[in-house]
Amino acid sequence: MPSVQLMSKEQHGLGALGPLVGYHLRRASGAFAADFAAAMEGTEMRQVLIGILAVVSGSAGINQGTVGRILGIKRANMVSLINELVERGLITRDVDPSDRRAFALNITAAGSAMLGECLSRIERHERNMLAGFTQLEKATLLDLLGRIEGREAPIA
Amino acid sequence: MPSVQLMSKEQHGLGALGPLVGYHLRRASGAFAADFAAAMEGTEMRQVLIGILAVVSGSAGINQGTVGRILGIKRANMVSLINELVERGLITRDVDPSDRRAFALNITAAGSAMLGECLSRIERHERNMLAGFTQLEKATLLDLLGRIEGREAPIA
DNA sequence: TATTGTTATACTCTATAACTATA
DNA sequence: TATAGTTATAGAGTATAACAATA
Repeated sequence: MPSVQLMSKEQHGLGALGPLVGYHLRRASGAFAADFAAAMEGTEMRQVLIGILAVVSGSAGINQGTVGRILGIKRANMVSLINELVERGLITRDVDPSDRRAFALNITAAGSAMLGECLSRIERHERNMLAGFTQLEKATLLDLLGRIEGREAPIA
Repeated sequence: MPSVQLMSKEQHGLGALGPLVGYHLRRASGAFAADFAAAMEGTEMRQVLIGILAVVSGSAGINQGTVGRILGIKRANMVSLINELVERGLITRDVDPSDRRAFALNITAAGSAMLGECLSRIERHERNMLAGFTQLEKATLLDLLGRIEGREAPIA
């Protein structure tokens, strides 16, 4: 007689998708993204923009390309994102004196305030999405996800 | 002296993003998606198309809208996806005699063959992405992701 | 009146290729 | 020659609103 075992529960109509980690990763990520967007309503901020703001905030004077590499954003796609943040007065972009090809990014006071507001909303959003999770479960999830992220291809 | 404890390890330059589940979910999902796309090279198949094929394969005669609801795809976006699969001869679309507004979908022999080929590639892709994961870890991940998916807003 | 599918449309994210200016 | 940033462009995913046919 089998003891308690882990069953790959066949979900409602998913067929062969049921046991696929990739599929559930996609759906869970989508669910998070939708709730995230709702939580940011009125700020005109999106996931990527907040990501950039957080990285720049943590590393004053960091280069545009470095930010992209950290966040997995391609050089070409960084341009308009940085433009957006500069135009909104949330970061500054100055020629890096030590390498005149590069830009040094810094967060402004308005940017810090915006980041603070967003992080506070994100805190609620994460509590919301992870309701019922123990601290251990959350830490386990972060660990497992971290091990998957490592497989990502390098950014061009 | 503290015993072994779970640290929210500060990753390389991520700043405030480090401890956010949503951020890591996004990155892990992206890593999976990139490897998935590479694994499907030559099949001209994408995640969504395979999802639809898998659902239709598991429920012969299912309606277009029902498939969308199961997979979290909006009605409006289903149209061109179904067109694509019909035009490629992978599924058939016939008026449902019991509800003449609806379409009954069925997988064709070519569709079954394609689905089989894709699932076999996906199996390798998942093994690849989850290398180093124990069965228990994989099952834990599926469980945790499943609990998050539940929070998703209903499809319009 | 509600639902199925459709069309049209728009925004974001992601990707590639070719360019410039510096190194 | 390699790298930082730019421009242009294209594909895919996702969203809303308005419509026709049927229930």
